[in-house]
Amino acid sequence: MLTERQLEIVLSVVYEYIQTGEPAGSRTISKKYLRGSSAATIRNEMADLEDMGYFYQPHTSAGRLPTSKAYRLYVDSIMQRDRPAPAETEKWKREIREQRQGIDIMLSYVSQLLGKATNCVGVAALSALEEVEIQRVSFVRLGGSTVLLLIVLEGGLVHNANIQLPCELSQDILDELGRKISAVACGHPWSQVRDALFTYVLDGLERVWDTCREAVVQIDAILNRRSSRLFVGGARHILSLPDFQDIGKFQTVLSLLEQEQALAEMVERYSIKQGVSVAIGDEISEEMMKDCSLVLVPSAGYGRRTILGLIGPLRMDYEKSIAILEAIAGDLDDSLIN
Amino acid sequence: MLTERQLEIVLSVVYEYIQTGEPAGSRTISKKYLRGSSAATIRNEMADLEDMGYFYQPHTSAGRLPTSKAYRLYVDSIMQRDRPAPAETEKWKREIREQRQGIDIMLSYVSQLLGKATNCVGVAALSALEEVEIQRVSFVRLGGSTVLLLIVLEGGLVHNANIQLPCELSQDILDELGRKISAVACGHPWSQVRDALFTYVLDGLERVWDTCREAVVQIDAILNRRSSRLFVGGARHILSLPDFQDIGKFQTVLSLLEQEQALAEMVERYSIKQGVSVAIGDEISEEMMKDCSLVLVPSAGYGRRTILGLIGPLRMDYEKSIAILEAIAGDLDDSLIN
DNA sequence: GTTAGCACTCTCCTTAGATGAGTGCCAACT
DNA sequence: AGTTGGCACTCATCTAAGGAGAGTGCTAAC
Repeated sequence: MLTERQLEIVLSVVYEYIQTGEPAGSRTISKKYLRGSSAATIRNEMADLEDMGYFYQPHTSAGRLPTSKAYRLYVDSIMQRDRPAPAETEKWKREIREQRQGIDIMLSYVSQLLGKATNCVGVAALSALEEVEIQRVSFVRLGGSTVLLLIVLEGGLVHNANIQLPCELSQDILDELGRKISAVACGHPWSQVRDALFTYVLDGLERVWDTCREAVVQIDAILNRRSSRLFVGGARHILSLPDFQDIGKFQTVLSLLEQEQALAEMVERYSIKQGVSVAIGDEISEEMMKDCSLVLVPSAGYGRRTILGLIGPLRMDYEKSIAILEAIAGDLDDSLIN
Repeated sequence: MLTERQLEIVLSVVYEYIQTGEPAGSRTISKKYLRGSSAATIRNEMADLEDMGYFYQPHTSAGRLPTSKAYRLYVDSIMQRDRPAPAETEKWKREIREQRQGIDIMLSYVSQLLGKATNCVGVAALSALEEVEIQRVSFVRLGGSTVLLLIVLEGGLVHNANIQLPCELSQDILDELGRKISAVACGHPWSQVRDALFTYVLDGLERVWDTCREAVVQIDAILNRRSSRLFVGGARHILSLPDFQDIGKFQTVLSLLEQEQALAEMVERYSIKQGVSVAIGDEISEEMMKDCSLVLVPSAGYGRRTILGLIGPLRMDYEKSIAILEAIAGDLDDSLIN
């Protein structure tokens, strides 16, 4: 549907705009990218391409700006090519390896690193935690009928929540309860043991069956409610970009960044099983992202539940960003397996 | 050293600037605040006050802007007065009470609430955690010699970190170790039991004494390294303020907000034992805060270790902000004691 | 010590003209 | 039919100039 030349023009306009930040005119494209065709020819093609929805003009006498349809073409063409790993890969790997104090600290660090390296907002998410193996469940009495529920997942990710049980239990009974649940759940993801535990009669705890059942209900609630964890880092970097000099645009993005839940859902929705996925501007259902692109890559770390991502301007340097994202995702794999 | 009238002028200029955001001129002050004196008189006084360091002029023919010295006077005068509790207090209390899932969730919510209510950045910090009573210490084997250390503090605040022990221990021995340490530490703050545990010989664990000792060292390291926890919320709000239309200023603040450690130290440094403390612009040693004020109030919740705060522009509405901050700090006290 | 008056300064807004990048279209060329 | 050069036209951006307005500093009189 697009001729070879038209495709070249679209890619050139996107590339030129990403590089310079200025709308690209027919003359520029003719001189810098398609020496064989004159500006007038390019001009005619560009008018056609505008009709086809690849470009738009901020005003009549300006050059063309790419629409998300054009970015899509550009990104797809990039994805075909091989990307050389960035030179800093080894350095990053070393730095990440130093963050050994725990998954959360490491992912928080990674999100910041991503932000710094790409001048975008870095995101690191753990998703579908109900699919991660459970390491231990325990309960700590806080006072009254309030109990702290601790769920340790494989790799040392800790979930905790204060819950209310229908009656007061002593710490001994709570320990017993924790042991029994752990015995069943340990080594399996919650989704597998969930049903078993709901019907499981806890030997020796028949007296407090109601309360035990409530505890299981609460575990389920927590793993469903907060089945992902999200880290965002380096929002300051995109403020330097010309694209976000408009305060309103940045405010929109910042509002989204402050909604952990919405962000986590978005990340999960647009990531794919394997490899890099890119969602561009109005391809994203979140209205707030209409001036941004979202680049995501799952990393093999943490039972394949880690997703790294970038949120940046439409005209981000996709090639560089994707290369960096892939490199850091690779570093993370190694670190988390350890 | 300041005459009654000079004081009035300083306070009027600050007040006027806070309300309008425009530099205040002698005529305005004369007409709106000091009807008894003519503009010319005010003008003379203002020139003196400028020499004394209370005002400065953005340019010769503009009105006067308050320096931090003037804001200081204004804030001090406000602190004398009674502040009526905001009408929303009850509503906030109810909303906070709904966040029962844990301390972290509650404080995160409170920081966002603070931000929304005041149009500043809300901050909620837990400080000096080595002074909070320990509820339980336990260890979970993650694989190899990597162990997850879990410290539960009074009220359900969880610290966790992956640590490396010099040799591999079975989960049973780790449980034993956790039990023994808990037995000593439970009910006391770390600072009190720290020394005892360092010299304590753990009965029945003599074989692995080195490893046990290392575990204690790690607990100490964690409670020292991360002896505070910080939540920041609502940064988006200050973007609407005219004071932060200048992207550079906002970027400076955002950079600071993204440095949890530095922020936590600052909060601890400028908060006082009891009551509201206000640090204004260059009174704060952090260069990045030179265009901001920091308002802090300790709340009685969580063993008096909770500090709530606001980061906003120099010309924030101190009276309103402080009233809101105090009200929400009060709400929190009740909620955390429960 | 206080006040009115006045000259002066400096920002901000508006207007107008010049500049330049880029387009759309037409006629001529291959 | 596709391509090209030429040309009129549009529109944002830049600059300069003039006027309005706010506010000051200073002086002389009260």
